[in-house]
Amino acid sequence: MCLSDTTLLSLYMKMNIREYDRSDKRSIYDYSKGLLNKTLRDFLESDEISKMGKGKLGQLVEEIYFGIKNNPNPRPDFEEAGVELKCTPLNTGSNGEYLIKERLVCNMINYCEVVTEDFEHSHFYLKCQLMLIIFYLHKSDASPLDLMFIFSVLWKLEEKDLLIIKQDYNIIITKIIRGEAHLLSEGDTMYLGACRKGQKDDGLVEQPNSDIKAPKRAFCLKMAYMRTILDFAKKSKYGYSTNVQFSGGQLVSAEELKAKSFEELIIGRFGNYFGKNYRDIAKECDIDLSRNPKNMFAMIANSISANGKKVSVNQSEEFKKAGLTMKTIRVNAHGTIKEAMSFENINYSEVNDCENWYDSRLYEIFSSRFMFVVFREQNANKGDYILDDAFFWTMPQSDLEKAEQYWQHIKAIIKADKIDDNYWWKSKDEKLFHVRPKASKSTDCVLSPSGKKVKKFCYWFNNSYIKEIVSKRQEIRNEK
DNA sequence: GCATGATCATGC
DNA sequence: GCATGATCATGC
Repeated sequence: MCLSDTTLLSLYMKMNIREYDRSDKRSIYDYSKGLLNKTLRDFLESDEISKMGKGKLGQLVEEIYFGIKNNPNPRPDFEEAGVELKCTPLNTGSNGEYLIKERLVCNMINYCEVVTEDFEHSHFYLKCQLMLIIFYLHKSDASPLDLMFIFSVLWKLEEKDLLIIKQDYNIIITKIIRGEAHLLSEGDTMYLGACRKGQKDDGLVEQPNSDIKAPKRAFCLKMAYMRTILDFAKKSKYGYSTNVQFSGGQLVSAEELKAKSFEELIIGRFGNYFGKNYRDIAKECDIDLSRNPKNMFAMIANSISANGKKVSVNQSEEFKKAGLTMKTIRVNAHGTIKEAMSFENINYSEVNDCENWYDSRLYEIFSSRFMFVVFREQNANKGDYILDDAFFWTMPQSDLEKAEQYWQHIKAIIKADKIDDNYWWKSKDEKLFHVRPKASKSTDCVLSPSGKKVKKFCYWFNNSYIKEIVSKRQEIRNEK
């Protein structure tokens, strides 16, 4: 507890003025709106402020604003209403827009205990199905009393989300049972992650079925999932929804998820098409190639993944919430990769203003999970590609370290005001990644941080790096 | 034959 | 009108 009993008593008396029904989720939500555009200091008398102990923001909001005591139970904070209260920070981006700062940490993983808990008895499931998520603006070194609240959302984990989260949970538990707690990674799962928790030198802990000690981890809702909640908060006037409709369409149904994992379902849809020529697949899928669209291989892969539905896979609910991206790869008959792989344009001011690699947009892109669809040419220079493979992939940690150097180099060039073809990492440098133009015309320019008109460039994977990814995948396939 | 710079079709 | 997901086209 953070506050003295007399302070709490005076706060409870104030609660009677600002009343809400703690057994009613709607009432709790409506009451939470009173926090927005305010700080906790606004709800304290000056003599109370001096009595404040140190506390975490979430705990202080519970005590000062809602008048409830912190609850370490495996039950939600507002028990009768089944609502768990979460406070989570936002950053402001270079355009002034709000960005998610952190994954939402739910509860610590005790490796030795968790292996005996099935999902339905897990702390996460018992606590977090319905959350009142209050977003505040992060300010380094500020007192928790001076943090400004921005959005309040009542977020329910719907049936489909819970099915995917249950699959995530089981992936994590299975790894721990195998004695591989030290190998856990957020890249393993879709919505629910096992994130590092605690300082670097914070000691390792024991795990079952292995003598190797593992870093402490907690269950969390991953960054991409939090971004979709924030998108909802930005768009919705009220943020009260226990059933959010997702505009991008859905790839799989709850019924399907009861039988198979999400990845199995999507990859399974490719089954009948493997080994077929792309033109034949296009005919079967009713895709018009007569105008030679530049993204025709992506159109084909999209149609198969979406089971023929008019849904853009990369905009679908599941891909958005999991931060997944589908990309196509073409392998030439002699084994080289037809084209390098492009990503977003470099937002020069974003890179210029971003101090920490882990907060950068490039880290966000490269650390997310990909689905690669591979087409392979049968005869050299004939362009007779067949559908060869489809698989999910996450960049290994060692390559992410090289990506940081890539990002630092880009940043240095922007800082030096030398945004130009001559200075970037080139494909020839063989450093996994390079920078190349991407624009509608070479005269299609943007302003640099220094106010100069400069060309648009984007992030690229080298052909040779894609080749490495494909051959490693090939080894795994051959083992099976 | 590949690296590099340039550009395009689609879909929101 | 622009972002996305790519491919095209040239010259070394």
